[in-house]
Amino acid sequence: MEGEVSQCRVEEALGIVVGKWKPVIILYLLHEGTKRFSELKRSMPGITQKMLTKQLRELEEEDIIQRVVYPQVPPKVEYSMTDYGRTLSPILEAMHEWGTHHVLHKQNMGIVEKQVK
Amino acid sequence: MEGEVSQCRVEEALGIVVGKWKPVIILYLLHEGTKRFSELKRSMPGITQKMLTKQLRELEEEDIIQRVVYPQVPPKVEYSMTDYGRTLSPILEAMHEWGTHHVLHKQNMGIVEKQVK
DNA sequence: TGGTGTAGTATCTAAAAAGATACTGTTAGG
DNA sequence: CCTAACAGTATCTTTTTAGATACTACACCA
Repeated sequence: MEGEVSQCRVEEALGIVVGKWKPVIILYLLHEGTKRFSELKRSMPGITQKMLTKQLRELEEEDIIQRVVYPQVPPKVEYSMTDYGRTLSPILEAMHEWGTHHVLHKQNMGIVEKQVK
Repeated sequence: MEGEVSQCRVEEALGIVVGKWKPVIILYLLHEGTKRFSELKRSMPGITQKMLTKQLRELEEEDIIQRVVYPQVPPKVEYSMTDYGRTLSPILEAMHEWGTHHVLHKQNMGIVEKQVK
């Protein structure tokens, strides 16, 4: 009742999307559809297999992505967004857009500082 | 050109909003307007002064919040959102709303699992 | 027979984020 | 003179996150 911040559900959404790789994975699957493990890995230079596996497992756990294993050798595993996962799209796109503006905003602030000095 | 994820600006927005306390601070200032340090601290039970100071400085650095010092004793320092900071509002609100649904979604998945077992 | 591609594990290490605790200076009030 | 309120700093430790590296099984191909 008295100015206390409670029941902040931002963390719920944030927890799913944060990390160096999760937003990249989600945006990639949103835009490119179904992809297999090796394709994901190739599209993210710098990520280790361990990291990729971990991120994918966590997203699967939260019902954001779907993992389909084909029982064949060499193995084939496909990943795609769930319908539920796709509901994250507006948030991700909004952040992407805001981020793009923010880069410019920081540049402008830099110029202003220099002029004032 | 070939399925590589580049120029992902989500991180820019994410970097500003992540952390255990930043979303709480931002939503509080968005909803309650100008607040002083002690009011912020009181509204966030569990945060240490060091943490609060650090988060506020980082948000100020990014031009999300404004810090006004009144030269008096005992000191008085007021924090409020900048116009620019307020542009984060739709993202935060969207995440809050999504998070609220997500809590329910997880509950439903839990029930389904139990029924299947 | 040896190498390649696939989708991973298993260990260990480094770096980043968060938390605990103690400390500062100033002034008003009792 | 002692204490509380305010808005912080300064150190130190713990926890979390990320990265490096090496390893697995199996089939196909030359």
